Amino acid sequence: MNSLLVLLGPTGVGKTEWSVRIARNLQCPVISADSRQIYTGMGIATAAPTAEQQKQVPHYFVGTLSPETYYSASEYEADVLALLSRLHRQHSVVILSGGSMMYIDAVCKGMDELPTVDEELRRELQELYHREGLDPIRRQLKILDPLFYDQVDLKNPKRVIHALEVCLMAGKPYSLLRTNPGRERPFRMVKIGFTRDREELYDRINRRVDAMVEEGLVGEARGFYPLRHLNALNTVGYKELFEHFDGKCTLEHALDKIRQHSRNYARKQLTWFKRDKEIHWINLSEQEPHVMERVARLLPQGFDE
RNA sequence: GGUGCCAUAGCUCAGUCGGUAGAGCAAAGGACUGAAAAUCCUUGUGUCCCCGGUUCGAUUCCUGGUGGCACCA
Repeated sequence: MNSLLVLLGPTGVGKTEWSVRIARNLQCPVISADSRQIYTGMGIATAAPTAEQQKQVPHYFVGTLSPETYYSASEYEADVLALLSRLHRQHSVVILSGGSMMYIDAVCKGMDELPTVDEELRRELQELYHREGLDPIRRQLKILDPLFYDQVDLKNPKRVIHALEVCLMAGKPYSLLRTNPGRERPFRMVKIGFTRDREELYDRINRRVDAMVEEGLVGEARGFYPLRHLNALNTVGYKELFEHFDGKCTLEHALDKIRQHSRNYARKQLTWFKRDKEIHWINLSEQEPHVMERVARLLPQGFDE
């Protein structure tokens, strides 16, 4: 049976570097599981695999999508599964590497089939929300889907609004569509999580921001400034610099915020990954993490060939 | 050198008419199924600068010290 080797971990831990090394060892391609590296022109802020790295190993879903295109975890799931069925004909092992929690789960566990929300409805509800707040939306949801109303975080606008959107699009309660599929996949999955001691991880994140600035982060952000309203640009590394361009803070303050928000993001990723009991963790802060040996033990078939 | 003001959570500060204290930010923990680098929730014990005095009791009042700021020389 074919395998998917999932390499995950918090931002700044060293996933990209290790996935390239492992991919070269296994002679296999890498699929990026990163909701921002997927967009064109965002290479510096997202620390995407470099041209050099991509020359060594074929990468997918890096810099291939216009920031103006609507995209979602569910579309990612479908796109990756289609790609995988092709790649697995040539490669018994394919690597999925990234830190976007929901994108990884979409591929590994699957998402429920929900209707696509049309733009007009989304706009209408946004307007209602901005005009009258969340209350009228909560009230409608309570009527259309009392079950989900009792479960949802009623203070979280995105959740509440989306639930109502789905109810209205589907013509039935959102909760009926949430069957939590846990889909069977036609390949074996092995998950390896990279981590580091907290202090070291944060230190790497802080220093990486300086490296990004040297590579031209500010210019990259400047180029996206006219598009700052797009969801794709609601990204750590840009949104803070947009504030600076708006004249709301100094450059140094913006860079401090980028460091801070990157650290917060890393912590959030660790929180999410913590509850996934399938992950085999490797702490790269250890003297001898024995990465290749451990990969080989978890995935014997990859090294047989 | 003199005078005045200040010293409380990692930071900025509030407060206790004397009964050992609380906001914002930071930080930590958590949630998460079609926007997810998004969005949202929870969590505040700290020699209240140090020595002494008054008091049943001092972070609070008083003497002295130390440090900072301002003004005057």
